Amino acid sequence: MASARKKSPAVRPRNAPSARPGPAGGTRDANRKARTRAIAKAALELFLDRGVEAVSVDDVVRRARIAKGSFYTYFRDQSEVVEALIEPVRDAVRESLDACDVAIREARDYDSLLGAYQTLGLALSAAVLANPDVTRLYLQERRAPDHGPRIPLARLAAEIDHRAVTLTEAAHLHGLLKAFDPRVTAATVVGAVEHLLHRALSGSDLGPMDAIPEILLRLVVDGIGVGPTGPLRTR
Amino acid sequence: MASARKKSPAVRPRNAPSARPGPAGGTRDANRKARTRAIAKAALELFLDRGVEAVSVDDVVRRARIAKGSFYTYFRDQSEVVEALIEPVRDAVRESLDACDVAIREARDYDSLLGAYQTLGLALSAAVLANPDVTRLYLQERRAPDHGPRIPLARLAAEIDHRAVTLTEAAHLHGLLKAFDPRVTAATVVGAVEHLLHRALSGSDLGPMDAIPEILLRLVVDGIGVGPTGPLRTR
DNA sequence: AAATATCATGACCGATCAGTCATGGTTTTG
DNA sequence: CAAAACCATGACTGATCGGTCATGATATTT
Repeated sequence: MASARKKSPAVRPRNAPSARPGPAGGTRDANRKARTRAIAKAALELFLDRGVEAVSVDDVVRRARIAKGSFYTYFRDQSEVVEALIEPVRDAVRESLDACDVAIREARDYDSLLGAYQTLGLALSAAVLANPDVTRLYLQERRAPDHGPRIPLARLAAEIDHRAVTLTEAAHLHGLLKAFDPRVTAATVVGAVEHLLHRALSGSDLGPMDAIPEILLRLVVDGIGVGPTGPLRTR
Repeated sequence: MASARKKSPAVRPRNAPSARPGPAGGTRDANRKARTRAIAKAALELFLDRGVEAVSVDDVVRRARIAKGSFYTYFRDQSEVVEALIEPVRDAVRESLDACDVAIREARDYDSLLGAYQTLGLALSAAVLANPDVTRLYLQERRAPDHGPRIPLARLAAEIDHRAVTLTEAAHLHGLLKAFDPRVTAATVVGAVEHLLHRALSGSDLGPMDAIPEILLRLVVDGIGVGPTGPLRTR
């Protein structure tokens, strides 16, 4: 009940004992989709409310109003539910980052670089807004040790941290940023953006929502030195 | 064994059935302290390795090599261990923030403000360096839902977020910062600092450690507009 | 040294855990 | 419509959970 209105997460059934019957519009197929979604939805709500590690399979099936055996028809264990939940968002994020990588690698001036960042920001915003609850889950569990059912989340966090460094290094090579260590710059920006996002998605009042991107952009631009005044402006 | 060399956490026994015998130098007193420290040490290591929610009391007593009953002699439950672990750090952080609050409230020019921030930075650094593992625990569990044994950590995180806003508002009132919403500015800075710190404490290579504070200071100063050029410089 | 208070210990309890499986109902296939 | 494949169900198992408690050992007090 704590969770607000939301789309059912987009997840798919997993096993195929020997080709499933009535693939397309069949009753079976519809039921499978419905159950998978019910499990994912119940799990996501519980994860957000108590944290992944505190949720048992019994909790999930109780909330989803299905039998325990059915859970194991669709998922091997809790970690596979987590995996299924984040998959679509992770894919979208990867594509956005790949595209930004290319754009930055090709950038030769300030405008191209800023454009690449803006495009990335837009693509990531779209992915986040399409899946706010999954994003909240990621932000909540982001620093989990990689043990147990939270392994997929920890791995995604590591991937994002790493890609952020790569991205910053690329911009750095062009001499478009201040001469700070890209690893530090990247961690700073990721930390700032994610914390802001987490608070916004968790219902903290941060003032007018539409002002946030602008403020954030200004902070980053002034802070790390993307700007027409050029890199290395040492005051 | 995952955890590096470290001080035993400073924690104290809790109950006092009717005044403890031989308070000062007694054998009893020494045993009590030793056991309490053993429990806290074992728990902290496990918490960092697997996450608080994934650690059972049995895990803790097995690692601390004590009987289960002894655990309950010193702690009511897991959440009290968490509470005991973070208490000293929380107290230090509170004092530093209180002092900074006063300093900022009294600041009337740029130098006083920057000095207040520098003093705060130093005090917090000292607290962190004195308790790196507890700090890692806080950063790791910072966004936990406030259910179960992680409640003290979630509350501390909320307190820090709130105090950061208060601090920023005070500086803001003096017109010493850019005209951004203090709630956004505060969340940005907290997010950046904490993420950087988490990565540093978790063993990520961020380049020369002693360069980080300088970079961070520059990012914050340029980003949020603390500086002799004055507030509201709208480019 | 005897009496007393404190304390460590691990067996024990009922609840809950993850995961399995025999049963019976339902959909698809031929 | 009959045979076959699929699948929902919830009882069941053995392990583990948080928490308690009777027992015996140890330190303190008198």
